[in-house]
Amino acid sequence: MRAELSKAYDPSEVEARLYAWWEHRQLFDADTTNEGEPFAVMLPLPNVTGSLHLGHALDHSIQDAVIRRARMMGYNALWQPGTDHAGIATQNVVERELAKEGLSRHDLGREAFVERVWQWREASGETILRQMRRLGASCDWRRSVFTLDDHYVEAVRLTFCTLYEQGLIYRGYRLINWCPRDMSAISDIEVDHTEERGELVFIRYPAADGGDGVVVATTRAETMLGDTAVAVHPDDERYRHLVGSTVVLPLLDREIPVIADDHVDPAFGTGAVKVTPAHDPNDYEIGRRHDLETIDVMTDEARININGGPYAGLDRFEARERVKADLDQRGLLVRVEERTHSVGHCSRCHTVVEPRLSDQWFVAVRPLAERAAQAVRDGRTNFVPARNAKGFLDWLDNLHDWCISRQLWWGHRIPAWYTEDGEILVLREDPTPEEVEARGLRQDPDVLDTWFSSALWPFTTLGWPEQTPDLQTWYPTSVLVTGYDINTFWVSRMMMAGLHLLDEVPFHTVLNHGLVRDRNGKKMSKSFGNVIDPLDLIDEYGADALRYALLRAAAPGNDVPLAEEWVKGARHFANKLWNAGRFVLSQLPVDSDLSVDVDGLELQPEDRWILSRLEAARAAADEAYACYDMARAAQTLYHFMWDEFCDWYLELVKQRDDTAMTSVLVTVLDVGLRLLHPIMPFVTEELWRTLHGGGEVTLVRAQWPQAAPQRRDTAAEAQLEALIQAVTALRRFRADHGLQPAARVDVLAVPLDGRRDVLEAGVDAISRLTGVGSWRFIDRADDVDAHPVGKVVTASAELFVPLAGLVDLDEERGRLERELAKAAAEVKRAEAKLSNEGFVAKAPTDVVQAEREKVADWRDAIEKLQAQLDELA
RNA sequence: GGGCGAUUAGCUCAGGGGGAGAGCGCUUCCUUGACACGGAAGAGGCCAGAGGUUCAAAUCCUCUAUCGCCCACCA
Repeated sequence: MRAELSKAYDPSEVEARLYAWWEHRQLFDADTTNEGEPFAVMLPLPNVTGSLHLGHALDHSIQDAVIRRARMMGYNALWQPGTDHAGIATQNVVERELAKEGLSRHDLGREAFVERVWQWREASGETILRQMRRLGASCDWRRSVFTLDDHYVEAVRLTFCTLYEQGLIYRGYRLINWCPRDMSAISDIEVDHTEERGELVFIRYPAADGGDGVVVATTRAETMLGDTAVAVHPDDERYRHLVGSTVVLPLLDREIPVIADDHVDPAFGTGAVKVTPAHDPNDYEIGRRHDLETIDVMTDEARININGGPYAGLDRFEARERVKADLDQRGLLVRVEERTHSVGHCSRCHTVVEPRLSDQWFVAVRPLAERAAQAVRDGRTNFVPARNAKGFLDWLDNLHDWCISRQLWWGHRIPAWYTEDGEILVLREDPTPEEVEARGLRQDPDVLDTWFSSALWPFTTLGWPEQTPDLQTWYPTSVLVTGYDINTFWVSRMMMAGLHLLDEVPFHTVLNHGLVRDRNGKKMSKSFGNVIDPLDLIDEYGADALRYALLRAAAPGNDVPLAEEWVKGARHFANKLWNAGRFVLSQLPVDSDLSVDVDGLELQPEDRWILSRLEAARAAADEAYACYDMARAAQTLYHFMWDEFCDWYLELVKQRDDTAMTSVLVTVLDVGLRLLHPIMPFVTEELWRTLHGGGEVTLVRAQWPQAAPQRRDTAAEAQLEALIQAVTALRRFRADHGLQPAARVDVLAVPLDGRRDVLEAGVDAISRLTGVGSWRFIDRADDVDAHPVGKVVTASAELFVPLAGLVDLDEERGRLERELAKAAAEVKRAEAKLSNEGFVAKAPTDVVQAEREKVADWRDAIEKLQAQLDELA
């Protein structure tokens, strides 16, 4: 027995029940012993601090569609979930919690603070994974991994040690990006640059011998405190006489040399530049080339330090103003120009970043980046869309060494110890207390960049460094789905780590999607107030509706605009499917046999038509899925199910009651639900299970529809198009004449060649769909015996409708005249084309022939319309 | 400064060398037995601009404009 379905689809009840059932049945669990080719998708590990936002909802909807289809296709499909400890982000969250209690992490001390973060994670850390279930995500939850799990920590440590031993990780005193609020180094890509208004300050540095010296220009006047040279271009005639001489650094009265360096642009500012090797990347390079002294003038908090003399203790921006004022007072501030320039901000907290010399750990990325780039160039890893590979390669080709140490407490501790005499020991195993005691060892206090550990995600989740069956089965993984904004942060690092450590790419395909934006294409952000919570949308419209609304716009690489009413529209589609399902179920005899082979039955033209259209939709949707074009798959299936199946086929067969019809209904619904399941898992599963009698059956592991080319039937498609045109034309006739719904029209039909059969077969349906009172076939237009008469010309027939008592004859004349004008315009257009000698000579013959036929057809139509008009006159 | 993308119906977007498409919105009509979360019929676009290639350009090429995004050591 099949269950009764409610009149309207109720997502909340269905979703909660089905998800619990799926999980209970362990339908998402992947096992190496399962049959099928391995297929793996790694969830882009969400931050443990995160809660589900629309960006996740898009990302997860795409992945779920990919993995569900793979599962149905018989792959041994694994979707690996987990969370990232997310160093700075999580530490900040817990520090804010502490601040409410009036405490800082320093009040607790390192050990207690880290313990506190763990407690926080236990309590509220993985909400996002729970929220993913609301969306229908079919991850193998048993396998969930956290990047600070013991095993993961060991893998990270092994990686660090290996790279160190290979000379690919080193400790260096270098210029890095320093965030004075987070009090940590950050890597280049964690710095966001914004254009800001600022000042270009011109300062005179007098010559040591009492001469005028030079004027330099700077946007950061306070950095002059750390200047150790002035540089000019070697070919600059204006300054050639000064090269090698000495000028006096104002305010601190330090003598510094004037040097010549190619880097200086003579056209910028005065053509002379102050050189601060400790606080500017360019100056740092100049300093290295000329062996200049480096003077760090700032503290960790970005205040001026002791090297800044009288300015020590001032915040850098206060110092900037004071320096300018003091220079002005001494007559050394030549002028100040307004200027917009690019300022780097910490991507995490937006504090202005300070370039600063510091002892940090670095990865020598060159050899790693080359392998990653080569893998993309070889096609071992492909980007979808392909254009995204270019930016990725450009970035890899110009990569600087990666600063991986962070001055934080939450994260993977760097396994390095320092002896009292400064020797560095990088150890695979912690030293014993005795060793620590004996050599006075002190562990490096820093932790690793979060991305260093997430670089290992595709294989450490599978058991690496052990050669586990999981690793052997699913590595390399299949598709990595992520926003293009993460390609540099994460994708590149996984590529480098995977190729270096396992000698294989971590994934064959990188599927990029865009950002979710609001209806106006604006980025969603709290400050704009246009953020929508996906859970609210799910509550209101259902998970399937949200998924459909996101995926129908998710062409690879493109941003996805979303507005609430679009989700609402998607809910209508879910409801449409639901009711189509209800209708099909209502037509089935109780306990009917669903295994009837529809292709072996005696089928009506509309049956062959819808099966042909089904096969066309299947092929198109499947191809779209295969290219990861979820938007095209979604829209193809929407149109098939709604416009063709519901609007035409269901309407056409309502009066029928035969096995062919019920079998076709079941077949189309069954296949349609399978095809839509990756996009709308809940409503499809509920209907499909009901259709198949419930119990243990599930669409989650049902077979993906196979190609059925024998169902393509162009003759049936042409026939049904003719019928549809007849219906549409009669409906339009009624609308044009403002006929009441109850008014019946009588039809005299002259079928065109080869169309009589389909019209005869469809008379009942046409009549029902267009309010026909009586229908009679006649052989020739001359046989029409009722006058005046209106005529409807279609591709399958000329239909005559006696007008007496039905319509206003003046209006009918007007209508005919409009149609005549339209037909004349068509003839004119086609004839113009045909009168072009080039067209006739060079265009393909079938194109020319088609154009000639159009002219003939429209001429014919004009003739007949004119006859009509004459009759009414 | 370099790169990439976009510019098509009121809005958001597909399409792509031979008669302009979808969803939503809008207009009119319809509570017809799956669905008013529905049905039917419509209105609405010189496909950003200028050149070029072609028998034929919304579509290919070049340039321009505007917008967006990435990258860059723009003192």
